Amino acid sequence: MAESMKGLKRTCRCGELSVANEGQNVTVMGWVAKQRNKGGIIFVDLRDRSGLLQIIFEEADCGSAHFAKAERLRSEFVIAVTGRVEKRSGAVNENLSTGQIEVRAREVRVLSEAQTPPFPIESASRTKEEIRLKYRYLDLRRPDQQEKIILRSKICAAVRRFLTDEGFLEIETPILCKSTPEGARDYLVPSRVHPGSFYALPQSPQLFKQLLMCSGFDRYFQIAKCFRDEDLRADRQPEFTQIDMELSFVDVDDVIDVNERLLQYICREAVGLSVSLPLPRIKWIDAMNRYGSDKPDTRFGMELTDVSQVVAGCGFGVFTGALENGGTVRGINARGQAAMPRKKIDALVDFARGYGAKGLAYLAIQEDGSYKSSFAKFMTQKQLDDLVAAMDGRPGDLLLFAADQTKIVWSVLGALRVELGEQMGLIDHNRFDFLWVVEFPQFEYSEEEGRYVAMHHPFTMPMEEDLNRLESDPGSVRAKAYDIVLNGVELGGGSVRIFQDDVQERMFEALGFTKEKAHEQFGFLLDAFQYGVPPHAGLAYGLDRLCMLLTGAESIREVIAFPKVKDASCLMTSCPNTVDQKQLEELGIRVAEPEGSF
RNA sequence: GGCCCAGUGGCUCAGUUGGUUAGAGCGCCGCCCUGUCACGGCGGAGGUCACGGGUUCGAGUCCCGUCUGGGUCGCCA
Repeated sequence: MAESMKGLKRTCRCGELSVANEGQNVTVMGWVAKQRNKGGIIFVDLRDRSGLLQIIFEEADCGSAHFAKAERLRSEFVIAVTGRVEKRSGAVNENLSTGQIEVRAREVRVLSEAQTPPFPIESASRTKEEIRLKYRYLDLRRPDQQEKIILRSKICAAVRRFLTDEGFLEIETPILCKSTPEGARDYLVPSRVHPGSFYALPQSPQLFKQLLMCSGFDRYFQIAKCFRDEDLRADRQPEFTQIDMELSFVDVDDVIDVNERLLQYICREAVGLSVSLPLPRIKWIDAMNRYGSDKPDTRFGMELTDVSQVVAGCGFGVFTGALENGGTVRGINARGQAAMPRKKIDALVDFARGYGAKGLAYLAIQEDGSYKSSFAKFMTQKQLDDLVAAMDGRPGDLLLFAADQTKIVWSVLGALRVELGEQMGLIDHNRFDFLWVVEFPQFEYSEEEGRYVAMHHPFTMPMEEDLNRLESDPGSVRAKAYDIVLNGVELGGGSVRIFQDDVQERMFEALGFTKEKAHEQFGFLLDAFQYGVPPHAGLAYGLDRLCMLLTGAESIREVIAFPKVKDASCLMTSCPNTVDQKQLEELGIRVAEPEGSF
């Protein structure tokens, strides 16, 4: 029996009241978090998105009818209370921002009753995510979950404020787009009017924002929904949000400058974190050599060391074999871990295998200076000593080595470094280490396709000094591309774009595109470039990842109001779902019968 | 597609080498309580141990398969 709120107007939110409001008559509305009935006196904790407020009911103040209603209140009822703000005559609650006051109720209305929720509506929930996501609308009532969503809103507001002040225009781009098969898998939308034809949902607004530069908008941004039909991870959802931007008449440093200040502004406005500029930069090749990763976590050391020279010609076939095949041997030094039990080392070897290593060689330097190693018998004492010296090994250290193609060695040791950094407690979780990674390779060789593919995308400008090697040695060409990394997470990336059609043609050629294919896919962009195109560059952030890191969340699901689970379905709405035959017929789609049916 | 982890009342968990009637805390229901705020007191209800098969005299426990959720590799220009 819900009551009407007719004649009532909410005067403030629960958490907005303080001793400054003492004596005022207020009307508050919200959810019953807790009812404590002492017999002749009833306390109710009222909750809304601003916080908790204690309401006190006594029959002398509100009369028997309202007191009777207060007795019936249960968790999650939605109520309206009118009363007077008073200083508490009992003890104050130090844990509550409104802990010094309470509202003495004169009237209460039950606006909506509620069933007992399937899990407790409280911060620091221990409830399985599966259940929380099924009842996401209840999960989002929990204060710590609300904080994350509110912080996300603050971040978006800060982005809009900063970029608008910097002369950026917010412009929307289409959601129904043309499919471009390069890159991630597209989500496709069938066309009713063109049976057999499909739209694709955008993986990013990339081409449109470049066209906006051609149109002269100069500085564009958008908080853009993007879609990729790939497998999910803790930091990957099939639909996600980018802070996307593009600028005309700029080069790498201009983009980095405005974005550093943007990040500084967001951190200050949204979480009160001060970030000092300029942010450090590292070249891609240095990042790989030092950290084995193009998104290094620089909150701790334990850098990789290339020991290929040191072990060349030693008796250990795994090392020399890798070198003969054009690979390298590198190691990391896990300080003070020499006593690591064999079982744990074996677990690290398995971990390394997961990243493509055939094995992991180790050498523990005992406290007495002697070595315990998986490969000691293949090397002379001098060779071992040289290796230990190269690794700056001291008694108590555990040295771990990978030998393989350099790409695999980087990936194995890069992952191992992060894993050990976590295990050894080397990571200061209160730190926020931003880092620009610059001078990415232009191309990456794809074994699968047997050709070079763009590491970033085909419109990325090569560095001028490398342009002459575009045909002769594409693997050595560096791009005017940059990524912004925070605590080992790729937050965003971008590049200076090609705006000269001769360079663009050479690029397509290097990528194995025929002229026809390039025009079929990107003709509208290439055409636009015939009509006067400004030099331009841009960048896009993963907004979800930024929110995740700034809220300390462990997955981007926590900062997305209605996320999908691992198989890209939604536990609350049960999408995707099958649709009526009639809908399919309208779209000219025939669905194959499920296996096993006739 | 591969590998790893988890699934026991509404929630979070315990459950021994396989052995009577599967326990706890919170929540829920009823009664009582005028200063509580993790309120308190008394009483109560609530479980096909995710599902299917197998081993066994006997399975929450062991084996196989499936489902669900999570992590990760591949994938993500």
